[in-house]
Amino acid sequence: MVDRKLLSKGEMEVARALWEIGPASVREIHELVSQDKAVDVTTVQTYLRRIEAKGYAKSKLKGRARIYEAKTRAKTVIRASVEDFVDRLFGGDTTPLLVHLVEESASDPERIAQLRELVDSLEQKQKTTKGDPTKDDSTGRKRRDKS
Amino acid sequence: MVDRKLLSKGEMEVARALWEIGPASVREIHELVSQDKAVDVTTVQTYLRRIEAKGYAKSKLKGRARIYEAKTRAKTVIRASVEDFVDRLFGGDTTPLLVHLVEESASDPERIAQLRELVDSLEQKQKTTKGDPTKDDSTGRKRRDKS
DNA sequence: CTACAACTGGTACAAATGTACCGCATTGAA
DNA sequence: TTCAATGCGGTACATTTGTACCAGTTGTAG
Repeated sequence: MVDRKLLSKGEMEVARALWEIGPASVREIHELVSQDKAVDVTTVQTYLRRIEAKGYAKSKLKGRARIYEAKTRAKTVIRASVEDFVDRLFGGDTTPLLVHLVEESASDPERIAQLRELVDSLEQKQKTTKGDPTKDDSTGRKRRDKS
Repeated sequence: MVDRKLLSKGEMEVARALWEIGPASVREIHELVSQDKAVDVTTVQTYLRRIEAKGYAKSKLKGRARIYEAKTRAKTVIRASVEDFVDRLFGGDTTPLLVHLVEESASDPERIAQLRELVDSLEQKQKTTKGDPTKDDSTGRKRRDKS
């Protein structure tokens, strides 16, 4: 199931917490999420159920508490989300987003430096390595197609 | 109303078409959108109505046809969307997204070059100009707050 | 003058989302 | 043993979103 349904915004926030703390109970996850925004614990529970239903997490009862655990790496989910986002907003071309982000940090010298560093290391890697080391399914992103 | 409700995914696609062709009738916009995905003209109409309701477009009857026109620049909407997206996915820090995007293009030399160019020009601008010329409300992005 | 084609505005409606209450079981404490 | 706290599963429900049908109006070709 590579193509499961994407996580919604709210689900995503809970998923982030899940990735952050690793296997945890609803309560623990709720505590983490709560640091950012007030939300009922049962709401978090619902999100966790939906996240699991969508196949991004699994859970098992450990004693009386149900422990949730991410099933998909953040990276993978993020890639899919970004791709979807870019599709909607820029018709699939990531360039505008990249440019946008870079421009946003235009006024922050530190950021620019950081960026330069990133690009540098990329060029480096490009020179030394052939196949990119991120393995996984790095499709070069082609074009929309999921109706 | 700086803080109007964000556009949904579907609305966004229609909005993009609207920005692209400028003031146009439902039919024209529909034609453009249709190039990318099959959707009924009335669906597009509904989206346009909702986009207008959310304050991102205005329309006026011109003869028997209603002409829709964007009221907000793409840039502004994009900024808000990206911000929201980054909030959800990375807790407000754009760095991970930037890194992600850059890494995604790691295997594409052209892209890297392009990126380098971008960074270069940025450094340049940074050296010469003081206040960034994008004016508008370039908030440094603080934190969520729209419940 | 008439039939059609082009448009509009109203309305519909299922699915997804955001958010949460409630009752029941378990368990530690009194 | 009884009670309160804790956690779960079920269920609810208003909105938002995606998608579209339909009926009414009007310009236009005959």
